[in-house]
Amino acid sequence: MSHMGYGCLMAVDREHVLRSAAALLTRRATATMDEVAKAAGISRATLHRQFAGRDALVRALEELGIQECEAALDAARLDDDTAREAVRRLVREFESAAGLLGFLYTENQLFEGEEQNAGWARIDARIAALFRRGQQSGEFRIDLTPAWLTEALYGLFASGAWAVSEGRVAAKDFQYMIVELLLGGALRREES
Amino acid sequence: MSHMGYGCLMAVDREHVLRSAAALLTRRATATMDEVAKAAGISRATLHRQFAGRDALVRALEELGIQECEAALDAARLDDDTAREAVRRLVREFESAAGLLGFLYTENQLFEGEEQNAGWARIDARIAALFRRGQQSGEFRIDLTPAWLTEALYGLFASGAWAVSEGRVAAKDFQYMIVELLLGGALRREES
DNA sequence: CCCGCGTGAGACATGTATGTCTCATATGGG
DNA sequence: CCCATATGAGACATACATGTCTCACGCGGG
Repeated sequence: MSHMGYGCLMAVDREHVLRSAAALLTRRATATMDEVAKAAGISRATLHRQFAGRDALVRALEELGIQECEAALDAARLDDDTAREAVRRLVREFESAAGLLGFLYTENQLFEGEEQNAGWARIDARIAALFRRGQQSGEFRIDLTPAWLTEALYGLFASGAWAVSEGRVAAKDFQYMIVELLLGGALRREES
Repeated sequence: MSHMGYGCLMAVDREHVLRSAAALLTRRATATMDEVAKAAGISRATLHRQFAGRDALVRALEELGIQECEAALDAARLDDDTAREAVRRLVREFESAAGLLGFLYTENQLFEGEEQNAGWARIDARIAALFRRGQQSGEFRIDLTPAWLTEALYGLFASGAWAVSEGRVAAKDFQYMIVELLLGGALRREES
């Protein structure tokens, strides 16, 4: 009876394992597969049955991160309103994914050799397009390239998440600090 | 004749090894001790004679990074001029150290357990003091805390260095992009 | 010329994370 | 009630970086 594929009793749900792994690896990027398994409340054997290895797990987390980003981008409705309002929504929607993103961001530097997942290029393109729209509408400065503004946003997310986890910035100020610094730099001077 | 301590033939010079290691680890944070040795043009044995282990090497690199930062801070003369000019000088002086800083920044997250080197706190304090001076002089906004501005500067350095190494930003624009984005956010609106 | 010192090369042991396997168990469905 | 299936526990081999050691070589000084 292999026709069911999913349903049935299906003990561990992949989703929960991924969430636990994301939460743990966000804090300790070097956590062991054993620790990941414990964090998810399953045995290392079962973890390994679902993800062929640490590599596969990280790739799956990457997929998850990409999905969350694209969902956040959808929810932020980047084409509506003024560009700066869209940026605010973007930061708001991204906050919950900031931790995972930070992990993947540094983890990607270790994949150096291989080509990176095409999903990131799509996400980069959507965010860069938002900044470009803002430039064309006259809201944003044109001397800072959309590509750089995109990278800078990532960097601010990373340091923001880090600062919060270190207690140097209050969690409730996370969005405000990032948006205000980024927009203040991206908006033209004669801005409200 | 142990009274010389340094001079003599003293084959490998510690400085050169550190520089090579910094250059390599900046690109590939997971490089092997063997690769580090090869990059420095010495054998693993000799490398190990100078630095008791990978840990010791990273600590030494941390010391080097701290020294470079403090030298950059001195050279930037943070107390002179307007705060924004001081920030420009700061970014300029920091550029050459950006790669090493990026490596140490992510590496520090792995030390999570142990207390971090007091040097970083000193550096943080000096930079935060600059932002605070700018706030008190009325140049900078007061709704973004000095601590956050400091962290944000680190984040922008990291993403800037990364973007340059990935070819998304031209190396010659590195300083400009960072300074303009940061200052645009830190300066009050009615700014030149 | 000989000796000492630092180096390079490599063998060897170690620790650790990982991948793989087996087996007992429990749970749920037929 | 019995069986299938997935899980948990643990043993086991492997790969790899690391730490340690020995030994031969070369260079410079006495």
